[in-house]
Order: sequence, then structure tokens, then C-alpha cells
Amino acid sequence: MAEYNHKEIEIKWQRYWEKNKIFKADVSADKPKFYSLEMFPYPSGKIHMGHVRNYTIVDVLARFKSMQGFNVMHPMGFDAFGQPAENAAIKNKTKPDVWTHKCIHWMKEELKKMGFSYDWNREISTCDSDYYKWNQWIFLKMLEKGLAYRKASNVNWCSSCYTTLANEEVIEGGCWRCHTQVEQKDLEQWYLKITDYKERLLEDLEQLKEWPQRVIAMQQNWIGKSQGVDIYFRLDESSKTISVFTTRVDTIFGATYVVLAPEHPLVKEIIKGRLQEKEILKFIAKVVKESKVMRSSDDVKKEGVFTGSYAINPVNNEKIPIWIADYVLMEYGTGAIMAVPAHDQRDFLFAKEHKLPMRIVIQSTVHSPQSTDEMTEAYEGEGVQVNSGQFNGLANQQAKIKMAQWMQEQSIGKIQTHWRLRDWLISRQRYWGTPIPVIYCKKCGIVSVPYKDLPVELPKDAPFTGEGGSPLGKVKEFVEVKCPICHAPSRRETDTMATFFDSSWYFLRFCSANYSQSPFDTIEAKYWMPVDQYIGGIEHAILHLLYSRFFTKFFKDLGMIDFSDKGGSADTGDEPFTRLLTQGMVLKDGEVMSKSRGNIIDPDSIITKYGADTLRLFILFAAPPETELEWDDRGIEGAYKFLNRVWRIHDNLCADFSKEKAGSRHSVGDARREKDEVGLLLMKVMHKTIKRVTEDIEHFKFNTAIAALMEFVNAIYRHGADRNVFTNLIIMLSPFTPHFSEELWEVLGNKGTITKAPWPKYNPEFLLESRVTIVVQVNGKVRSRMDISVEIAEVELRSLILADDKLKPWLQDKPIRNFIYIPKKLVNIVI
RNA sequence: GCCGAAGUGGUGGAAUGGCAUACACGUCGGUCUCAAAAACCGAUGGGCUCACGCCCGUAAGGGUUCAACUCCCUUCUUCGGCACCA
Repeated sequence: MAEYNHKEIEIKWQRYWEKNKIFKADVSADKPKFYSLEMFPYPSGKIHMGHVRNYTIVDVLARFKSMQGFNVMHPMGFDAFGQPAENAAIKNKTKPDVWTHKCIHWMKEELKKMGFSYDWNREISTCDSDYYKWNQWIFLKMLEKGLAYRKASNVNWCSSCYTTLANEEVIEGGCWRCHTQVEQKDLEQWYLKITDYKERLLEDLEQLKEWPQRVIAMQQNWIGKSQGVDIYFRLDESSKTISVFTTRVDTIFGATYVVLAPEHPLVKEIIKGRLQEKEILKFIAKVVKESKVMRSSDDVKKEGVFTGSYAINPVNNEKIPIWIADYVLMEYGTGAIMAVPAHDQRDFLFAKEHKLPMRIVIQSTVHSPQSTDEMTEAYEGEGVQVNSGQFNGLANQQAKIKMAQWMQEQSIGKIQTHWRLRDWLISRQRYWGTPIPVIYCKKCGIVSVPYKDLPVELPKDAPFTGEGGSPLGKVKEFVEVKCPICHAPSRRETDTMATFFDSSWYFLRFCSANYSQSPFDTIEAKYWMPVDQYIGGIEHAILHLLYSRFFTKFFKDLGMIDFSDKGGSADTGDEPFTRLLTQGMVLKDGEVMSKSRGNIIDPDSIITKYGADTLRLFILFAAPPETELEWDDRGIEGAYKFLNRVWRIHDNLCADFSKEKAGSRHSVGDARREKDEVGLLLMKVMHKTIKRVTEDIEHFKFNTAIAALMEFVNAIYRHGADRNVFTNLIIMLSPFTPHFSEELWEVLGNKGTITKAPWPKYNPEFLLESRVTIVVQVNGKVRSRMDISVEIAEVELRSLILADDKLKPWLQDKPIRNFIYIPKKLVNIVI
């Protein structure tokens, strides 16, 4: 037979799969379903190694599950809206939709070259009006339910992308896309009330038992629930109160001043007419101008000014000064704090700087300064209450509870929960996105576009330049519309939706990708959802995964879905992804592959040289899926050599096989084979390998699954194989190297495709050994080995071992204190 | 600061509390060849030893156990997330 020719083989089988619609999925009553999904790509036109890794992992699983008898759905689509299309279109003097569709075409070609088992009948592109029409539909539903709303607020603004950003899109103070420092602007924008779902989004994380711990932790962090007390400080000279939030109510007697955020609404009132008014206003103006990044950086000194006003500490009626400082943020809590310099490091530094009083109210039982003069830093630990009125002597943790209750009874405080999560800003001043389907009428206000008029199509000829100002605003025919209610001339909304809106429900669309009555067919969704296995990068731990959970819960509230009887991980029936895996990045020389580093390995060049099967094999073998993977040219070479070796083995065995009937397979207990020692050995190795590979794939340990197959090949190389053994080898290889396996499957004379071959099952009888090697330890150190029959009794084994010459020097007739026998494994003699 | 993950040969990485380093890469030696590549065979944690072997060894230190890479405590380092969060 000819040499292994990956080029011919891969094209041949890719055509076969496509022509025969091998991976088309339909609802079926007689098989359990399995929905496997990867995070769909942005169509940049080229796939990179990250895609290859992500999609290969899912593909192996999908093929494996299908061979195990599951009804597998494995769809693919494109997250096609977004800024890069606009930028590329400007650069290449084309239009975003032309450019995007071209990219989709190229990308599809590359995905096909990898041999992924997609059901292309379900392909979606979010930039098609068949898709984004439903974005608009969902938005209108949210508007009806009060979940979409417009408000003027201080927002994140990227001056390079000329658009607003959601909080989740600000990474370390920079734009998630271009890393430009984010500015603050006051704008009226569209928001989604994700905060209405904060409790559910937090609590339901507990159901996600098969999600990585760190993703759960990151979401918890982001939602940021913190429990404490709101305390009301009455103003000295007016009846108004300042509400402050604290998680350390036990330190309230140590509060020696109050600090307001510069933006706090009471500031203007309390400084009015004061001597320092001008100076204070100047300070505020300066702070507000500074970006959040500046204000939150570590080394900036905490600045502040005294307002001239006083507040009353409600627990002891003390008159304490009110300050304004840059380290208090309007966005968190109430925008005001009580300062306890003795027990909070920031307050401590501020108090030292401005010579403000301190008071110790919690004393450490171990070591504690007796006076504030001795203190070099705040004491933030546990201890006993002092200087705290009726609470003196209590442990501070106990006092915390008692004080909160007492303050609530006295109406001077309220037990309160604060959250970090903010509503989701979704309007973008960009062209290439879903138009927000509302109309502004002078008389009727904000009016929804009627459902029957959807989609609001994106005009093809907008004069976009990428330089800001919504491009849609410049298209007269788009903007100038009649009010759907009163027919008066009105103006259409010109902002588009953030692209994360598109990806928050695409997994539901895949269930019925061509459905035309609503976003998805509820019956099909009921069958396929939730996604059984979702795989993607960690960068979406908060963004996409949080938004998708929010949307799914919203759909449940609309009565469109409920998976509570599906036996997935979510008891509440509204968690979209049962099992999540975040794959590690692909590195080159320890660094992320990137254009600027110039260290990109193009998958296409590897496919050309070695073939997709080699690439798939290497990328799974080189590291477990969750960890980072270091690209290794020699490693890929190794994977290629392995396939060539298997190919050659087949060649050498071909003559033997031809004696056997095509398609005939030995039954597992074949008598002829069992008599033959080598045959029995091979059967044992084979069944052991089936067990290992099956379990390893189920646990995402592809690297060890492949290692097991390599060991199997080594055994075959040494001892030969019959048709049955070799066939099982290529069946087990097929999820990893599908084209290669299809070809050998055919050469062996099998009909049809290996993708429909049932996954082999191991026979436990072959795993039983009649003799085993026992490790003999003396005081925990290996001193000997012994080949014994598994049926041997412990007493017999003991005398056998004690007679072992190798052990004599170690035992030296010393009394045996303990004799530990772990059956079939090990003996430890303690002397 | 808080939360999370991790630390094993020259390298990628294996090890339900029971033989540390499977599988692979690399390196070294050999076969084949005029030669090279490919392929094949063998060696490959460190130290001591002619050798049979022995000692040490999973970031460091301690603990539990007959037995610890694995469990517990302390420390160090790296990576990731959140953070003037009150």
C-alpha cells in the first residue's frame, strides 16, 4: 500500500462527510441527546491555534459521544457583528457586510480543513437580519418587562473606539478591545437591568457543580455581595441625614469623622455659604476630572478637604466633622463613609495626614497598642469591644450582630446588602451592530418599533468613518420615521447594541436555527437544552458567561424555557451550560501568540505540511485541556511520526488480514485466541486500553488517552495484531484523527463510515490477571518484588515472602511489628 | 489586601494515600548506508560503586500514617481575578 498521504485522505473524507450529511442532527426520541458547543468565533477570516485547540477538544468529545450512542448536536456559527469589521472595511475600502461575509467564507474553509464534525445546516451569523431580528424582539420584550431602560449617567468611554463600554468591558482601566485608557462621560444610554437578577445569578452558581472553581469565584467576585449596615448620621445644622454603609458596624464608636464622595448630592448644600466654598469646589472639580484609574491607583496620596459642617454619630451623639475626599467613591455603597482611623488603614493614613482624631474601640487579646500615639498602622483584626458604651467587653464578631440589631430597633441604622454588580450598558455609537428598535416621538416619547415591523434593518450605505458620532444618524431614510402611535414625524434610535447581546442567546438559536416564529422553537429548545458541554476561553468568565446566564433566566421568566426536569446540573431549570471547560492558551516560547510579538504559528501551514490529523493529535497530546500549551515544532513532528508508524504497522499486517474475511471480527472470548499466549496478551492489552481511553476521554484527559493508545500501538508493534485488535485501535483513534481512521477503516474492507462504528466496550474478564507482581517493602522502602498467583492466601504469601533471600539482610530476624498486605499490590513489613 | 489555580527529570507532562518520573520530545550509543535522512535497537533524575547494589530526590520546613507528589499546618515563588469596595 502507498505511503500515508494526508492531503489526499483528508480532502477525500471531508467531501464524503459533507456529501452524506454525516453530522446532521435531528430531534430523536430513541437516543439520549448530547449538545456539545464551543464559543463561536468572531469571523476574522483566519483561524488561530486557540480556535484549533478549543474546537478540537469539542470535536473529539462530539465524535466520541456519537459513537457511544448519543444523539449529538454540534453546531457552528459566527459572532459576526463588531468593530473590527468596520475598521477593516475602512482600511480595505469595502463595506462591513461584504468584508464579514468574505471572512466567514474563508474561515469556514479553514474549519472544514480541520475535519470538525459540524452540522452546517444550523449555521448562523449574527449579522444576518434573520438573526438580529430576534435581538430586537428580545430587546422589546425586555423593554415591556422594564428590564431595558434609558438613563443619563456617568459612563465608560473609549476615545479610540468612539463608543461607550459596559463595566465588564473595562479591563484594568482600559478598553477590552484596544486597551486605550477609558474615560468617564455623562451620557444618556440604554441599559439592561441585570441587577434585577443579581440574587439568582449569585445563588444559582451553586448549582454549577461542573464548572471550574475559578470561573464561579470570578463571577461571585464580580457580583460582589457584601453585607453590613446602613447608618444614618444626622447633620448638625439641618434635619437631613447622611447614610453611610459599613461592614464593620462594630467599629462605629470609633468613627471620628465622616467622608463624602466629591460627587455626593449633599455636598453642594452643606458647603453653601462657607468660607471655604470656592476652594472646595475647586478641589471637587479637580477630582472629578481625574479618571477612575488615576483615583484608584495605589501610590496616589489620599486628598481631601474639610466642609465646615458637622454630623452627629447616632450611637453616642458625638459631633464629628464632615470631609470630602477622593478615596470615597460614589459608585459603591452610599457614596459616603464613616471613618474609623484606628481600625481602617485608609482612614488611618488620611487621619494622620490631616491630623484628625482616632479612637481605639477594639482591643486585640494578644497584642494591642493602648493609645493611638503608639499606632503605626490601623488594627483591622478581631478583638474585644472597648470605648463602645453598653457593648464593652463583647467579642467584636458578637458585637457586630448585636449592634446591627440594636441600631435597627433604634431606627438609626438598617441591616443592608450592597452589590458591586451594575446594570449593563448596551448602547454603542457604532454602525456594525443590531439597531436598537425604538423611535423617539416628541408627543409619545420612547416608542417601540411594532413587532410586525421587525427587523429594523441596518442600512447598507451608511457613511461610517470610524470617527465617532453614530453613523446611522447620517442616513436620512433610516432616521426620519413616523411615530408608530401618532404618525407624527419622529426620529429613530441610531445607537446599536453591544455585540455581547448577540452572543447571549445564540446557543438557543442553534436548537432551531431556521425557525421564523420567534427567537427559537421552544419544543426543539426543550429537547436540546441545556448545553451538555461548553468549551471556551477563560476571558469570557464574566462577560459572555454572565450575560448568557442572565438571558436564559429571562427566557424562563417569559415561559419560553424550563430545563428543571432535564437532569442537568441546574435545579432551577434556567442555567444554560451544564458543564463548562475553559481551555488554556496556546503559547510560543512562553508567550501568547500575537502579531506584535511575531510568534504566530498559522494552523493552515501545519495542515499543509502534516495534515489536520497530526495537528489535532499533537494539540491534544501536548498538555491537558485546561493548562497552557507550549507550541513545540518537534512535538508536532512526533505526532506525525506516530501516525506514520500506525500506517506502516497496517501495511505489515495487511497480508495477515487478507487471510481473514473482510468485516469479520473476533468475538471477545474467541477460543482460538485464548489458547494462544500472545493472542491472549493482546486481548488483555486491548481491553485495558479500551477502559483507559474511554474513561480518559470522559474526564477530558486526552493526553493520557493518547498515551494509552501509543502504548497499545507499541504492544501491537511488538506482538502483532489480528483484524479485531487493529480495528479497535483505529476506532479509538478516530475521534482524534478522523480522516486517518476513516481511510484505514475503508482499506480494512469495512462499509460506511467509522463515525457510525459503535465505541468498543471492554470485557472485565480480560482485566483480571491470574498472576501479579507484588512490591515488597521493609519499613516503607522497596526491597523486593514477587510474582504471585492472585489466589494466594495471605498466610501463604507471608511465608513465601519471609523466605525471600533478598529480604534477609533487611529483616535480620528482627521481630516483625506489623505486616501490611494490600491485595494484588504491595506488602509492607514493619520491623 | 481578598479570592482562585499552580510549583515533579534537560523539555511537555504521568501517577483512586501503595513501585515517583507512564507516554512523548530531546540527548547519547548502536544497526542499516559510500554518506545523510528516514526507520529500527538500546541507554537516559542526581550522587556513590568494577559490580550485586546503596543513598538522596516531587518549591522549603514541619505534622498525620505501616506508607505522602497526593491529606493537614507554616513559609516561599509564579500565574490569574477583584479591589481606595467602606
